Amino acid sequence: MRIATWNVNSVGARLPRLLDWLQTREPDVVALQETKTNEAGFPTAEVEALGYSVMHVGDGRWNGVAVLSRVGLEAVSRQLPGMTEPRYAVADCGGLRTVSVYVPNGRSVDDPHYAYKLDWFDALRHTLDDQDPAQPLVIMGDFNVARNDADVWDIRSFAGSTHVTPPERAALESLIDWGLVDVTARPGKNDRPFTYWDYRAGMFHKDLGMRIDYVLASPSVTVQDAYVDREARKGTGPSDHAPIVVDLTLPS
DNA sequence: ATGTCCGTAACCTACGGA
Repeated sequence: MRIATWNVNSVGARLPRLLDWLQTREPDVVALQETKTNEAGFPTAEVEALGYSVMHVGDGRWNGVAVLSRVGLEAVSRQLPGMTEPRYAVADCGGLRTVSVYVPNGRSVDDPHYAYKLDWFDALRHTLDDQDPAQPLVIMGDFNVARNDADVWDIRSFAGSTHVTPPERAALESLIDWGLVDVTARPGKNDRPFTYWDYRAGMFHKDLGMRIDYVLASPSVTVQDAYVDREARKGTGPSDHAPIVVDLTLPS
């Protein structure tokens, strides 16, 4: 099974590239984030025409997540308990419980949105309280946290910034500590498996990026291969995030 | 290293958010 996660930064603006990418990469299950549209605005017909079932939640503004699957899709949850924003969608896809998450950005450490981000993480962690560790599960998406100093281009540039603070990292770590594996992408042309580069200042071309998107997999998922699809960040009209593509096998 | 891009609301440009 091939799975992928991608923050598309508007599924409307990204539609031609998304459809091309689905056809060339042929993932079985896809988690999308930051669709920036509502139910009516999601390009369901275009995606279904490529053989995918679609689950999407969004209110049309700065959030929205989806799960696409061509190996069956049964919706499990559309809302993270206690949180109203559409940043969480869960579906069972061909034996794999698939969670698409778009963790709040946090904005700045003195902003209420930062506390909201930590609360959101806490709520996400609590969903694992009832989770069977033996069930094949992936939680993937934009976590808006760089797990280690090496996951940003220069940690000195992040003094006082969100995405690298100990509380944020502890929140991400608590998910992993439950028993999930941080699926590591193989090195590409560059050693650092960044998934996000700011649009500004030629950051992508200088490879000044951040690893803030993750695939977290439960132990019964066997990973065959994983890579950051940098090609999707190149050319005309890319998202500011690149997808992570993972080939895996599930227990029979 | 705040230099771009996105959607919105309202217009032919400014703004919030990332």
